[in-house]
Amino acid sequence: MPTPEPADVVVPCCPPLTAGELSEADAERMAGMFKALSDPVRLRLFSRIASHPGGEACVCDIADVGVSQPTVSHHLKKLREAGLLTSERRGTWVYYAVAPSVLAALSATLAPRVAP
Amino acid sequence: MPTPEPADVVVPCCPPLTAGELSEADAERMAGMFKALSDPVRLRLFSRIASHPGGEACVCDIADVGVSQPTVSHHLKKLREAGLLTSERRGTWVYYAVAPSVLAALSATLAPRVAP
DNA sequence: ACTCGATATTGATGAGTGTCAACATAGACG
DNA sequence: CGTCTATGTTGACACTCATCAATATCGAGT
Repeated sequence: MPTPEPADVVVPCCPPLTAGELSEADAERMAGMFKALSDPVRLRLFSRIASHPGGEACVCDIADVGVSQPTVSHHLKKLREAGLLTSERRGTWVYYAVAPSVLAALSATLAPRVAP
Repeated sequence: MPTPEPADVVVPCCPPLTAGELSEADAERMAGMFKALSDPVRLRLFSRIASHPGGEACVCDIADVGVSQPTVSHHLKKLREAGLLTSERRGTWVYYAVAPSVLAALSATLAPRVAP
């Protein structure tokens, strides 16, 4: 039976870009993640969450990025759908957190070759 | 006087996403790079170049990705304009190469926090 | 139950983007 | 010089996306 590892597993998303030809499926998956990070507002929201203690923050703490409230909600949804954030409602407020291991996976994907 | 380091310097592009609030300018710059990587065709072109010996490849060697030749040219231009690739004409053929240190910079930007 | 504050959803709109066919440019080679 | 091959550019079109106003939902208090 497969071991149900809960949270700290690097997603088998994508091989390093320098490792060889990317399959069409991998390219599609990676492009989705990069697309989620390809907007300045989303990057600022993400960095605010990632730099908060515990890698989590209430929407009310990060929402002042210069766009309207629906737009903030829209961007957070995109980041969540891309697998970069998770959200949890606690009473009145909703907390977004950086999805575990996603940063490591993306970072590894972009890691340069060690030996040419 | 500033030391003119030629090739192996990490571009002062952007701080790690987990380091703190991203400035608007940094967010804009990073978003541009991620946007360049947010297309499956561009990712496949980039990975083909990055995985070639020397991190460089002739267009003729990577052009068969399922889209027309003008589209390939268009995507390579985008990658070049984003600072991810460099191009050089050698006789009949044009060679694209991974821009030095860009991969390291982006990878470092996505690096997870070491100590929460 | 009613209200209020926080967040999400809907619908509309303008800007941006991926794609291709047609054409242009640039070396190489006869 | 003319032709052939490799690559870039232009213009057009369909499609996606970021944004906002308006509205909905959801908890908490009163």
